[in-house]
Amino acid sequence: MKKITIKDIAIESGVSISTVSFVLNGKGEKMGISKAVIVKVQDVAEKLHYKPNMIASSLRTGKTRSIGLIVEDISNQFFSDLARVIEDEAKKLGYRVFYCSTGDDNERSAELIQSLLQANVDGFIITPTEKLEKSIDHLLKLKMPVVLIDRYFPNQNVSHVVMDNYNGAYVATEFFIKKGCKNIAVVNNTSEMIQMKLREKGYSDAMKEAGIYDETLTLHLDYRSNEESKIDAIIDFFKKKPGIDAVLFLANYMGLAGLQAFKRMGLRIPEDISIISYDDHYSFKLHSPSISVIEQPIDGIAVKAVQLLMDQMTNGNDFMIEKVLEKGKLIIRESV
Amino acid sequence: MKKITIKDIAIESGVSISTVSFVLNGKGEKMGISKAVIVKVQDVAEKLHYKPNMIASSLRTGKTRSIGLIVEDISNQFFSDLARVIEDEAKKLGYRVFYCSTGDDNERSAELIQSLLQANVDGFIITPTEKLEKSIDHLLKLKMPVVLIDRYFPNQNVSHVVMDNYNGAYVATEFFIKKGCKNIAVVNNTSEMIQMKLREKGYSDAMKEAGIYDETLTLHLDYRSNEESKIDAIIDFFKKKPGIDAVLFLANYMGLAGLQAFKRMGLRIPEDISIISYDDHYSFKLHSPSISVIEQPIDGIAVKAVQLLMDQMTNGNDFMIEKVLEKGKLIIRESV
DNA sequence: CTGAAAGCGCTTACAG
DNA sequence: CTGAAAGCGCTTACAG
Repeated sequence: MKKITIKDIAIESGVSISTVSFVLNGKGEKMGISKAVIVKVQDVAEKLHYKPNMIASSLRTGKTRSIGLIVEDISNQFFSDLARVIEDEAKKLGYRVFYCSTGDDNERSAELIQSLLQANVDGFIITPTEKLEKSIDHLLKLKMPVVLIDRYFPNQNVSHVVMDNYNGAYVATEFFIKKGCKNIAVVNNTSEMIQMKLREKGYSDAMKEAGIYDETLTLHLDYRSNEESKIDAIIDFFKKKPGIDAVLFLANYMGLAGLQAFKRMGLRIPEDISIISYDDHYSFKLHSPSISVIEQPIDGIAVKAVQLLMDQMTNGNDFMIEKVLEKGKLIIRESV
Repeated sequence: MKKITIKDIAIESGVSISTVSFVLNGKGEKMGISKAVIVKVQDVAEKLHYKPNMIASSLRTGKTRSIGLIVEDISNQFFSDLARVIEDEAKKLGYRVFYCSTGDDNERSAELIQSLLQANVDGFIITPTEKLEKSIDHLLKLKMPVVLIDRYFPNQNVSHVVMDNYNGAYVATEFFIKKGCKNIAVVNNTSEMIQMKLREKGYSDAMKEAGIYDETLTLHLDYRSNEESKIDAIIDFFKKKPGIDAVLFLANYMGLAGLQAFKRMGLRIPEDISIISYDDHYSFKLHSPSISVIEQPIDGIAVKAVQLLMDQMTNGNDFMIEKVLEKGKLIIRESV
């Protein structure tokens, strides 16, 4: 069960290994190799069950046909859905995807970039952490293809694909207001990242326009705290603010913590409190009552990100920086 | 920003590349290289920020320090948890993990094995599909290190690590009986795989011992059907059998479908029906009432599987076939 | 104690 | 139209 190499095919077909390589890479015609030889070589390759050794080819070309995908947390359904679509898209184009989670840890993120760099990935798709701007700059300096998703740095000139975070929160808040909610709270995390800031701004602008903005209705949860601490913080907050009749959660893990908090407090949804959360999740559909969400345009983001990355990888330096905004979608269920 | 190679280090340190290679691979002492040279080489490597090129080293050694992990469905929390622990364990030992999902599709599984083989992984951890026995045999013939998890083929001599499926279902059924349930149903899928058969046998043996086994209380769901069809099938079944007072779901996705079915039917848990499901899931904890489960010994399975695989990878043919059974744990919540 | 050299399996510029 | 040869960056058996 010896490994078949192009050398074996060359010997069997009675041609040189160069000819075999050209034929197998589809460059036969371009190199003016005769039809007969092309067919012969292909037949022999098939007969011997030849499988190209990607490692050897990578060593020679410096390309691995792989892309590195860095997300915040692959066990969060939003990111795992994103990863799945990206992987499918990449596979269509003959690329493999390596994925890893940052856990929102800057140091870990920088390390992951290093190790993917060392694995010789051909390009990066990254959901950056707060202080990753410098590491991204480093990639740009190396002329590495990079596309950011979900978030970006306003002052850095890199292609990115994100949802329209401002709009999603604005529309959801507006929906609460139309339904007659008066004391609408928002639960955000302590991150300084642009996507969270924009979501919060979408909320506060909608509230201000309705003339009912109250800054004490905003709760910021520490991202790094565990779920129990988040639940406790939410319970604390809502006990101090009994008048709240609606709440917008700016990410699914906060919404999930919120549901547990309300369960413990005995609050009924939507009678006592209305809920909308960012990012859909299986538990939101299953919950009684089911929870309304702002669904991310996951397919749109994934497909566009891969496309932009491919442009960079194939066109070398000759590509444009593109900044793409995909619209989210408010899905109304029973929680409002 | 040129790539640093061992050649650069050799020149800078004034020694040969062989010496550099020995030192960097920790074989300096063994090869009798002087302390002074070792230190010198290490310093230079550090100074130049040398990063070994894994591709070149793989081509030469035939090893990639990577393992292929094939699971049924990485978006199922049981498998993603398993994957995370396996990845952590492997990383500790300097191994990378490539993972992929079979979707319980035999052909796809066989393809995945082929493509991982082509990626030159050093070993496999696999949750096999029904007809994968031959592909596994093929790996064994190639002397590829293989460990199966979650399930196995009774007549095939391969190391595997699985939970004690029989015991988990037996204990859960016994628990229902002790609680006074009389008409206890079980929901399984149509798979012929050993782990599902054993779970069902655990249930039926417990029922028989209590003298209350009734074969019409068993429902088999088509694995390949989508969630809606599963929900419909469950509703159908329970409408025809109104006397059922408890149900054991033999995998989390069936339990989740069951919860949606009962929600639509207006059945109250546990007043109208008691529930226990295999495999814990976030939604089971969040659900009102929270759902009792048979938790898989995920850490135990993952750690043991990696350990067995490492034994095979390092000891060549000199390893033992090990068949390991890890006990699950019945977690009582509010649904019984 | 250390170095020169072969070779892993490919790709591709060059020669004819 | 096709082949001989260099080289990607390593590892390691061999020689001294």
